[in-house]
Amino acid sequence: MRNRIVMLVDLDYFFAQAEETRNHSIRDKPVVVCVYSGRSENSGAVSTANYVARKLGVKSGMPIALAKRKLQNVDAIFLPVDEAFYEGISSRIMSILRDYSDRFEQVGIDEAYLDVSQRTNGSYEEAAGLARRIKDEIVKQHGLTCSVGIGPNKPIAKIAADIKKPDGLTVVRPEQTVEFLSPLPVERLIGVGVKTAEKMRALGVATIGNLAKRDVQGLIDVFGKKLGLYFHNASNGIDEEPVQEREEAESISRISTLKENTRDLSLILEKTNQQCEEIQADLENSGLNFKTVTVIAVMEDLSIRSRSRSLEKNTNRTEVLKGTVNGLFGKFLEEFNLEVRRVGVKVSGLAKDEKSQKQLTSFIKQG
DNA sequence: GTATGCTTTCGGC
DNA sequence: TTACGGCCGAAAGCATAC
Repeated sequence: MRNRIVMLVDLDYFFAQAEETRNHSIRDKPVVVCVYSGRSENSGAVSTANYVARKLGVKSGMPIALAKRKLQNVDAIFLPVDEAFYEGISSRIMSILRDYSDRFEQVGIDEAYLDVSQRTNGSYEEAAGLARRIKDEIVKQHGLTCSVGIGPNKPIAKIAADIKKPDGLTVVRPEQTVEFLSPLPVERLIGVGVKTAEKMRALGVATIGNLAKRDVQGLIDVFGKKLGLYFHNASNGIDEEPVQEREEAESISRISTLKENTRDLSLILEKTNQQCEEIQADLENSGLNFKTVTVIAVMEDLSIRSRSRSLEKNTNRTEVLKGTVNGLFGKFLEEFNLEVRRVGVKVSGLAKDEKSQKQLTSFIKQG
């Protein structure tokens, strides 16, 4: 088979840029999009900031009060997140991207992989041209810039897109993959987290190039067959994971901040019951049921704890969800002595209602 | 022994 | 000087199954 060409399109500082498109007058100012928790005026965190704000030290996840401090002497714009607005822009851009691809895979609200092997006849030259047309069209239609990475597979396309931001376009041809990957730290590889990176560092492996030189068997001995093989291949620029539409979400969750820190179970359940009902509505809309229930608590010291329970079989019953959450949180409070700041509920092990019905029916018939 | 699944934590955006 | 979201999938680490 000829060259596979994968493109990763990443919308730049998406929420803040979306805000810029509906109010051009803020473009040259620091723009900070925030999640306000409602506790006090500035309680909450920064979701995204534009590059003007980033240059002044504002980062995603930072407390709003700290961002304000960093921007106290400048004319900065602080805005609350407007997810419905961003979702609308995202879905229109995603359908543009889908039209430009042979195969398409959206990742999150602002990123997508495009397999463009066929329509470019395996030509990186053509792929780069296609990327420019895509960038032009997104600017024309929606006034947004994006950063694009092009490579022979998903990991390389993703890493390439990170090389130049914002408004970047980075092409890594198959014959360049080794020199491209070699100097990069292992953490850039998808699947290498802090712990794995530490393990690798202990083996004297700091860069992807170091990793590529290790023998496969040694990696398999340390990381197991699956991961060992993956590290060996990916570090050598090889990855066969196809670009394909994602299935249904794997989990649905809600988390929110309490008015005050508490250890009062009934106050907690008041909040989690609301969350259960919202999750229930989502489940009904998508015809899904769940296997596992998780409760999440962010303590007063901001440490995060969770407890989960898998049910014997999938269900979509609200009473089961609320009851399980109740039980988990009751036990949880016995285990920890800190006050709780934020609470959340998550369901996972999702399955289609109809499908499980059919399976159940045929199982009963067989029996 | 490896694969798989479950629970908990981590980290990106 | 402190300050602190919401949601997701990935990773880690262990238990159990095969």
